[in-house]
Amino acid sequence: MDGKTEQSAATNRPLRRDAELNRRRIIDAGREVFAVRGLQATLNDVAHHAGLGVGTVYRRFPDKQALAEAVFVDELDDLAAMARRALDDRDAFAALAGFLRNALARAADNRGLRELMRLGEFGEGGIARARLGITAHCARLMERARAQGTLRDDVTEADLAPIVAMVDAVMALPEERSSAQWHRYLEIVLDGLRARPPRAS
Amino acid sequence: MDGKTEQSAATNRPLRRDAELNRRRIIDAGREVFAVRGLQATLNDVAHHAGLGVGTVYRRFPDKQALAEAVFVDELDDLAAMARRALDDRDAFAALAGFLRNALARAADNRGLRELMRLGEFGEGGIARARLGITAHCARLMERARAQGTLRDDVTEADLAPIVAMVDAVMALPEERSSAQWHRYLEIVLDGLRARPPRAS
DNA sequence: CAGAAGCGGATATGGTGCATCCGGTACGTG
DNA sequence: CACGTACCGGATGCACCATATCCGCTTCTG
Repeated sequence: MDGKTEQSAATNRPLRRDAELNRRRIIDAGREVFAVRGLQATLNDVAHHAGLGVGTVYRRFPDKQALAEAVFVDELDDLAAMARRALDDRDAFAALAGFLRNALARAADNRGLRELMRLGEFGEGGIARARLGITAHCARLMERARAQGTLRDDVTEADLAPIVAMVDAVMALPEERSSAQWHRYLEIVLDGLRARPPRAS
Repeated sequence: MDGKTEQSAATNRPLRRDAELNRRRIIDAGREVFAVRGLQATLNDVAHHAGLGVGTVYRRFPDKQALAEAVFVDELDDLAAMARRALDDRDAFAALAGFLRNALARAADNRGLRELMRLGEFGEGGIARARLGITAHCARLMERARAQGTLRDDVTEADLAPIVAMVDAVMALPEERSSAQWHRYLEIVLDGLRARPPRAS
């Protein structure tokens, strides 16, 4: 998007055609590798997976963080926009629940993205910005849902991290069966956060 | 207890008095270090924390696994016994819930123990045995609770790992506040697993 | 007091990730 | 087509880390 974190911000000359192509290849490879191996994957891994030399990768992205930024900002901005749109919904709780379902569904098959959601650090680039946006929107949603009497009133923004962490933990389980069951557990937790409504069953 | 995993099983001569004392020191240090730093702590760490040389530790325990065994078998056997006792309870669901509350409370301030509960591997020593016992007892409890109509009938033994993983994830959160909230989340999850009873509230 | 048992911790070993450097390749402009 | 330049490759050096050993010295015990 901005190229701020790649290379030196000064050299803004357009890349040679083949170089640009390789840049794309690197980002694509990064997306795939980070998705399955997580952020601890090596830039060497990425290079190899892209069918390129290590040097090529390091020339374009000074370190792993820069590449991760290029790979994940779009995705995270997307989630942030999603959270933003959720604010338009009348029913704040439903909107929050919907957002969590969608966001976590994206994270489900992307280990790197999950790690990014958890890690509080990770620089101050677009990723941190997007994360802040997401949590801010969610905080507003929770506030409203509380006001609307659909969210338990002892549930606050501080509960967001635990919720995500829990579902993430299920997704990270080694057993195939278990990790596919995250939907169930998300629903259980959401149910637990819901203010006890007049229940009929 | 058995000394099976320490040293060579052959040399079963009693230790010199000071050596035995140091062995205790090592185990105690191991307990403390593993509790706060987790199983990834180094035997060097443990030695240093015990105020002993590295060699002393390696002489007594060939590797980290052996020490971890010595440190944690008792604890795990204890949990297994606890699970066993839970089987005596009339109300299977309540017994299961109680066991989980107690067991997880012990794990809360012991990172090493938590890792041990998660890791499916970890040899075939007393630890694996205790783990198997625990899960077996829990499986029986769940089976009964299902039969008693207090546990949702789509909940099986396979849900045990996810439950533990979720609570563990909350306990592992960096924020002080969040990690202290694991009780709440355990209750939420337990509530979600409970078969919908005729609720009066 | 002799000699066996135990101790300490500097150090060798092997493994891992990161990042560079430079001889060679491919582009694209004149 | 030819030449300069941007770019590529990946072997290689570096730094760090946990593990495990070895052997001169100390402490115990009979």
